[in-house]
Amino acid sequence: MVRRTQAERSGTTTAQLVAAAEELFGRNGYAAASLDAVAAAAGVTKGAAYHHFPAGKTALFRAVFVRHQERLADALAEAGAAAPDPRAALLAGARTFLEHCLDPAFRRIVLLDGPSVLGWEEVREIEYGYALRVLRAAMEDAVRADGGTPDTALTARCQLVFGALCEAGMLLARAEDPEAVLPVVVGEAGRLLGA
Amino acid sequence: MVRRTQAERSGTTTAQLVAAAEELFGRNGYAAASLDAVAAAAGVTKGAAYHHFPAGKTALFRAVFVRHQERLADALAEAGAAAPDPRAALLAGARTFLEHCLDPAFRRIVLLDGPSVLGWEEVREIEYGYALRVLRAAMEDAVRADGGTPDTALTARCQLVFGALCEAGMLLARAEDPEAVLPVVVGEAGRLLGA
DNA sequence: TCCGGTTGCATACCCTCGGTATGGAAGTGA
DNA sequence: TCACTTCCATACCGAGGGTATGCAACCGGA
Repeated sequence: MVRRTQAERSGTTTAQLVAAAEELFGRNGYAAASLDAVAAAAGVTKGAAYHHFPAGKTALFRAVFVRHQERLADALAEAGAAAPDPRAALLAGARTFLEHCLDPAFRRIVLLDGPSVLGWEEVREIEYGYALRVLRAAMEDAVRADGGTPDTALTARCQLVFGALCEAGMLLARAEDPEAVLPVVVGEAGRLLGA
Repeated sequence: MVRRTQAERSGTTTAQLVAAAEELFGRNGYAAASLDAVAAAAGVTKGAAYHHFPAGKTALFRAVFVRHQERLADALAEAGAAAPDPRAALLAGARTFLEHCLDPAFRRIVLLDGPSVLGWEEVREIEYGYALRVLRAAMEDAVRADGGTPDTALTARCQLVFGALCEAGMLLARAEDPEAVLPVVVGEAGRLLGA
């Protein structure tokens, strides 16, 4: 191995750590995956994990959670940009979110373990920087396109819609044929968005 | 202590166990409360806990979860029966649910830890026997009162509304003055129910 | 190029906690 | 009274999160 800079060493190990954590947390859940197992899967030991994530296991989980949010927000922004009008953008975003929910790892991390491990408050705070920000902006656009003016209750409404979408995602995953049920759920979501 | 029958001994200890578990799980969450602590708070030891709940800690949590559901379902039924018409019953039920969400222990057990500990599937299965059953019946009544006929999508719609209500409950708790925000959230929930 | 200081990480250890095994006391039916 | 079951405490085990220590790899200046 050639001489590597500290930033390189640190960067690769943290990346491997987060990747391994995403894999194990996503597969069996937060509680079932031990830190030793995550570190071993990353090719290091627990010492390295605590060096880069002094706050411990929850900090590692938080990094994984943020990673999922980043990918989701990117996909949402892309879907919204491709839509012809604000209302279509909303529906496309809902569909994109539900498609992400088809991934068991996404559901485990974002919908199931997230609130329990990080607390509801922190989870929503993080999401306000990613998916929820996109959703809120899309709803504002839709309201303006309908000739209305965004009011203070819009934030609450945005959040309720988000809750419904999360539930829809879980419902979708429970179905025996998710692909077939997706249009139905998207339709119901669209009905809710007509408020 | 006079001579007590086995059923009495068993009944009192399980009741104390569940009561202590409800207290500790509700206060600090499932992971933070150890089984030893719960048993000690109930005045017994871990041996008694495993005797009455062979499946261990999760079984005890499940009992606490079901207890909360029973109380909630009772309150919902009561609120619905007192309402003049199906639509008012729906709104009253939503309000009742949100009032329950003002209790931090309820939020921890039912909304936060429940899905993570028991799994989303089992949680919703239990809730279908309590709160979700009441909600669904109320929505059917409301649809019929509007001259419509309940269709297959009603189950999905019921679930989406429930998701929105859960999110509303958390949102409500986060507010600095929950009592003042309650009407606003109830109004938004009513808007969603108008679908 | 050398060399104190810092960073990256492994090894060894402690402690809490969920779960199991065992023994004995309290109740039960005959 | 006496076998038998139920109830529950005590003692123990292993896994896992977190900490302490020590060494090797980098860094920055003389």
